[in-house]
Amino acid sequence: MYVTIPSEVTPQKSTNPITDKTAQVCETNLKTGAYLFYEGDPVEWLYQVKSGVLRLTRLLENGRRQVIAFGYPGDIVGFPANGLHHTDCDALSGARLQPYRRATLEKGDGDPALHQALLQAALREISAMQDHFMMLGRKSAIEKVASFLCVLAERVGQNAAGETRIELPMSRADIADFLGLTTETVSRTLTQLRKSRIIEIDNIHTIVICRQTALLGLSLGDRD
Amino acid sequence: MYVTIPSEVTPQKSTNPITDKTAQVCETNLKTGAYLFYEGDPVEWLYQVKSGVLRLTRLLENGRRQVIAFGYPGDIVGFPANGLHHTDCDALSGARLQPYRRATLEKGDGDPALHQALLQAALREISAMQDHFMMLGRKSAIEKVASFLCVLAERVGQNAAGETRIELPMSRADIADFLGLTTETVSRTLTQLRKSRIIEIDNIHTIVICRQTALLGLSLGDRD
DNA sequence: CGGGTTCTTGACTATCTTCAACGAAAGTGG
DNA sequence: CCACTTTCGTTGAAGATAGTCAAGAACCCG
Repeated sequence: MYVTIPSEVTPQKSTNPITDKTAQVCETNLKTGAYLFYEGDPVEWLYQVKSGVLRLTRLLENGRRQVIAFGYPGDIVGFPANGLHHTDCDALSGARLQPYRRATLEKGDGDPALHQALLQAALREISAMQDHFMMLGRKSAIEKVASFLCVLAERVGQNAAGETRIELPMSRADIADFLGLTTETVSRTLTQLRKSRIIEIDNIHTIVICRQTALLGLSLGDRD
Repeated sequence: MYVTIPSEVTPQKSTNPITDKTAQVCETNLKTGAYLFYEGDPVEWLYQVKSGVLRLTRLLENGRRQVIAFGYPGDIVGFPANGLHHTDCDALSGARLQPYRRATLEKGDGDPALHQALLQAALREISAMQDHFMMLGRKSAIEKVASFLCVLAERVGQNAAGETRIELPMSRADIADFLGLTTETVSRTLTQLRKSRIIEIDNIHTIVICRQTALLGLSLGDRD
């Protein structure tokens, strides 16, 4: 999942239900904290997240880290580049995964429809990443955090009584490394949103969005 | 072209010579400043840059701009997402382009080898963009500018007498919007590199790298 | 319950942006 | 071809935003 520019125009549910016709053989399970693959591993499988949340990360030699993406249900992870994985991937919460052979993407072996679907997923990935460029390069801390919450709300928010509740299985450090901030700034920004009565912090990993419109405004750069 | 983390390990020349066997019919020419496509246009063709430099940009409603990538010879631009272009694309200098039908990428019509090549290009694109995330999210101004110059030097630098000369067909504003900085910061950073005798600014659009190793060090975050 | 981690908050600092001015380069029209 | 205009690049000063360092609070896990 990338943080795209949230908009009222709900984009096509990215929970693209890849050919359910395909026999759902071998589903894979991944426990919290377990790694699915590491940077540099040869790619054998791609995975569609069925449940749970994955984390894709990359390390810079000096210890700096970038969270490349979070893998939410519907997302496909593990696209190869020159046959290799180029991120680490582990589970933030226990996950069920549907594996697809790398050859299905690259050669179209056997299942042309699935080949199609995986290819389209890769192309959508490119577009989503471009959105994230805007985020990293051109948004302020509050815009980043507001965008992040908006996108999560749209994708996995639970609506109730005009409020949207979202679970954050990742740490503040993960959010920071995803948005190009520090944990302190993420924390302060959330506090600021809480004090403006735009969100409530139910517990560290549960946030309630009280004023979605205000949050959307902030994410787009309207002055407070 | 994305600014990846430069390294001594020369990555496989990304000037991937897509099947020269393919009859090089209809090459397209694009004059300086002319647009190849706009965001939202339906995609009919992908293009491989043969010569010249393209600029891919995206606009945020409030006028903020992100340069998504520069298209250098060897690069392929125009990958569709849901059939549409998601950036504007124009030429920074007169360019020759080899067009490929969108269907060749998406359906493999006619030429399976070409389908393969385009698919692999898309996958490499994903990886390159992930590198750029590190850049935008986790690097300081000087690291960004140094990385940018290093990558350009490696890809299109002209070596002579231990010095590398690079042409910058783009404006300072373009560089800034690519790196997530302001024009002033780019300008100041270049001046700083010049005063440290790491580069010379021959003229506004020509830079000579005098101390490549020092520049590489800066790009990786070594303290001056 | 206790120890370690994660999160929050504060004070201070650095980096980068903003605003402004000026010079250089490039485009335009006589 | 030259004067004029406009754009682009550089530089300075001031300010804002986010980072760093440090301490305490909340949370988690055995």
